[in-house]
Amino acid sequence: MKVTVKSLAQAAGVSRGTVDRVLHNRGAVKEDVAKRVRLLAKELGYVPNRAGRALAAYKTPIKIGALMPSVGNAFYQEIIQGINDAQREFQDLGLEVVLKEVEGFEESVHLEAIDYLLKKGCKALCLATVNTEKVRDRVNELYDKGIAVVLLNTDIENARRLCYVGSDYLTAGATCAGMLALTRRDKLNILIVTGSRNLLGHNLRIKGFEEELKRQNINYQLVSIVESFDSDIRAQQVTFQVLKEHPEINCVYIAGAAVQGVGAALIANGKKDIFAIGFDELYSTKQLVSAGIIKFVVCQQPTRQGYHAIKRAYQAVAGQLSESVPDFITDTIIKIKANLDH
Amino acid sequence: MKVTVKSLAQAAGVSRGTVDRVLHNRGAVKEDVAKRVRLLAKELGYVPNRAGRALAAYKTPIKIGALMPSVGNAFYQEIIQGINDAQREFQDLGLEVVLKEVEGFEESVHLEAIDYLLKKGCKALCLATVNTEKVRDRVNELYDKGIAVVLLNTDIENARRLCYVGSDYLTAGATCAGMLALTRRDKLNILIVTGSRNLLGHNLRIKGFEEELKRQNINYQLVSIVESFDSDIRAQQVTFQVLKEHPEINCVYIAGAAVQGVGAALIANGKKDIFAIGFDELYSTKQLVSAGIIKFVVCQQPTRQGYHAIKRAYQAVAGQLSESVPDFITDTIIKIKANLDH
DNA sequence: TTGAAAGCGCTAACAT
DNA sequence: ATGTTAGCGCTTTCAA
Repeated sequence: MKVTVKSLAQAAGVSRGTVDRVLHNRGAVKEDVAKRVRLLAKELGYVPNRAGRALAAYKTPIKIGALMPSVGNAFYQEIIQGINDAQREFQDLGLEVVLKEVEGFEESVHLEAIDYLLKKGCKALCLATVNTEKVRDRVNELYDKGIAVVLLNTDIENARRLCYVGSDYLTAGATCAGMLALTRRDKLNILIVTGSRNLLGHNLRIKGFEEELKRQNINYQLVSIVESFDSDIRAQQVTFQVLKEHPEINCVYIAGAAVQGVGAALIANGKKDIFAIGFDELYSTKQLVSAGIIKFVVCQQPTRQGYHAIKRAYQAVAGQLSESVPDFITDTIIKIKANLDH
Repeated sequence: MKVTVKSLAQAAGVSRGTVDRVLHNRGAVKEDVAKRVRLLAKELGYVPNRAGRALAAYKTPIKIGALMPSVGNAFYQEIIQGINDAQREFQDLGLEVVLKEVEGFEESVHLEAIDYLLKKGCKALCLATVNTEKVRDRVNELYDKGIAVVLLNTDIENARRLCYVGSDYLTAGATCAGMLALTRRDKLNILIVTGSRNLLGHNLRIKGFEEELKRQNINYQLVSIVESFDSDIRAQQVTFQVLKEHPEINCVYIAGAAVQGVGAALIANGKKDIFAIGFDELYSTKQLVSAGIIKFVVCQQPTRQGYHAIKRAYQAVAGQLSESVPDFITDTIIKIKANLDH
């Protein structure tokens, strides 16, 4: 038998309004009445009906805020694509998305953006933000206030949140190493080009990579690690320089963005037998894989990430979610020339 | 401005009841009135609201039928998992799924199952069925009757349908060849173990495989093709036999199911340097990849297939879909030891 | 052939 | 502090 607000009210001997107040902590209800309703709701297994909810709250939409450091960054456009998909799908269920795009990873900019979203009246937030102490504190604070926070694409260590939606960077790194194990028998002299040593995701990709190399007993040497700060120009310069200084390098592992810059350096360098690996299926990386400059990229389904982050946040606000929400980890997808999307 | 049945009715100068009758071809409406309403609906861009629809039709659920040849076949269980996910998600929007599980791929059994689903009152069908003439005719007939038909996991050539939801078998085959190109330099003597030469998917996997081998100028020879009929026992026997007769074989391409049987033959054979490739991430194939008997499997996200097939069918019945619905092609995912799910 | 009205589950505004 | 009511968009039934 289906449990509705009406039947719950009947069972508890109160009105529907009171049930609503109890279930959503709005308005004042005597504690013992509230307790009785809550108990009954749990016992009878009450689950709110989205259709009814959506219809009733049609003119007070569920506002969900999203923070993206997407300005001038093609990768985040893919996530935004997924956010838009979710918005379209759930709009007739009362969803409204407020998207705040910022440039870069500066802490103060991100904190300001969060404030902006809250001021806009968002009931839940999807954040692709930085792993710093102040941001973590802010997130914890929001969480304690009852605002559902979904961390998107990059997690924050030890933050209280609804869930994380994104890739498993450790596995992604390990997968690159596993592919090397499958394809190469000779000794590997590796250059790592990372985005920034301060970015959690990049570091995990390196950690997973090295762990798997060791686990599989690969004969390798780490020649150098350089930072590109996700700038293509810098990546090209620094990569070109190191390749010249170390002609023994036969493998380049690009842990961050700026794949295109590294590709340019590889082309300029001209050596044919360098095995290069990178991440993410952007226009530029697809070109490089197609041309054989990079042998494969490991991808993380950014569009699905955006879509599911919004969906989770919506479900949380709509009361569809149970106590503990598992993280949503996207697949670690190896793209070689043959299975690249066109 | 949002277009509702009410506003449409107002604009057309008729009652809401009449608009409903026109939009759903129920009851009789004078042709010129009907035409006016239809035109206006298109002009104003009317899209039915799921929430309202669900609420009103609460006791007449949208029944969607699913046909799965899943009896005794672990792979289809994954698809069913996705079907259940969709059912759970859309149940409070009025969805009800009728699942018909059958054994094997016999045409008459499948035709009977389709009849069963229709008799149950299904408004739309998701079919994982066989590519035969009679089934195609039946599907075409249903489609013309206005029943939304989603072909799931395997397409039917030249059938009229809402859309296909499943993997791109050609790309999947090509991906296996691409991985060989990446990993092997020596001459390949290949044994192909297919499920059945009558199954479209298996044939496409072989076609894509060979095309890509040629495209990449791989030095290879096709030693033999054998059929397992997706039986592990038969697969083991026939594979073991061929491997003994052809000790030069150094690559086994398993295009169908029965991966476990082939794995057993490889273990029994004992030769260490055979490079084996298969499809799909089942318990048995994961074991084989973990153990290194199979180097990788190419996967097709069966759970997503089940989920999206139901979702599409639901959306079609709920009137959310526009004229032409694109196919939903799942990713072609290479799973090596490092990115295998645990 | 068409119109009018009730009601699905929920929330917000109003009334007590 | 609690109850009552109207109405969201749609379908269905009853009435005309």
